Amino acid sequence: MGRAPCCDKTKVKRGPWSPEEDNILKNYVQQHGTSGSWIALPLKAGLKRCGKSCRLRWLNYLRPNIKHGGFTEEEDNIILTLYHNIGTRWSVIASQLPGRTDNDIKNYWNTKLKKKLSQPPAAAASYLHSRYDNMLPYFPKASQIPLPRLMEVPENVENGSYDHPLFVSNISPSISNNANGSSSTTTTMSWSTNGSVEDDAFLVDLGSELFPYDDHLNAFGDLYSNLGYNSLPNVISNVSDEHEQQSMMYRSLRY
DNA sequence: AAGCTTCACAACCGCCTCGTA
DNA sequence: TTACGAGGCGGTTGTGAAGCT
Repeated sequence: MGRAPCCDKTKVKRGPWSPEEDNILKNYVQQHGTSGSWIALPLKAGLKRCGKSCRLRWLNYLRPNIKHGGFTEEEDNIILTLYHNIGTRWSVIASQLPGRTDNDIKNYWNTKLKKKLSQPPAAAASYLHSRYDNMLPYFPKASQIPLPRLMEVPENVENGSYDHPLFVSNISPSISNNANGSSSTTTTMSWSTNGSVEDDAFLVDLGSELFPYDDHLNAFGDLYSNLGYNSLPNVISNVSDEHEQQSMMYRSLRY
């Protein structure tokens, strides 16, 4: 026996919303809010709709500051990167894109981005490089993974005496060939709190924010260019901790 | 112009989570 | 601790518009 439906579907209207229904719902929510119950709202507002349908209509279409269509390159970047990191958690992805809804992003992914990324490797690479040369690593706010940030070496730092920054001791990429002929690059970055300024280590500041913004990303780009790489990594795939030295793995775009 | 196919996106379905009694 | 209901979410479907033959 299945779960009881949230409303009597024989007594509620279904399908597309009319402008009149939109007005009723919009006016009611703006004046009274949801009163803590979407289920009870249609009755109070005078709508012959399921409460869930009202909630969805409001969240995805009627609430203020909703944006539809016209995704920017930056939004593409964020969606692609987060999808790579966390999969189909559309609500989390939407939380990083002001004005966008999970439904909108899901539709956009299913109709546009997914198709572009399923193109043959050469075409996909061309598309990615043309669109995402400035791809930046975004991560969900809930992530516990700190992002390293380059900083100037304070004068008083001597062999790890400074307790907050870390010393990057190694960045090593490795390329693996996939069965379908494409390849992927995995880069491991290692650091410790006991580095030395003199031994060509890089000093990074973990900072306190969990969500990286431009300053983090620019700094990380600097770090990479200093090492002779010309593309930014975009995915943190693993974090390990062994012998006081930590490693973070980044995987570059498939190409 | 008509019929068919593809695309875009709104809306629904049903499962899962969480708060509360 | 358990049961229940509402909200949240991701997957899927329905439908109108646009494009193609």
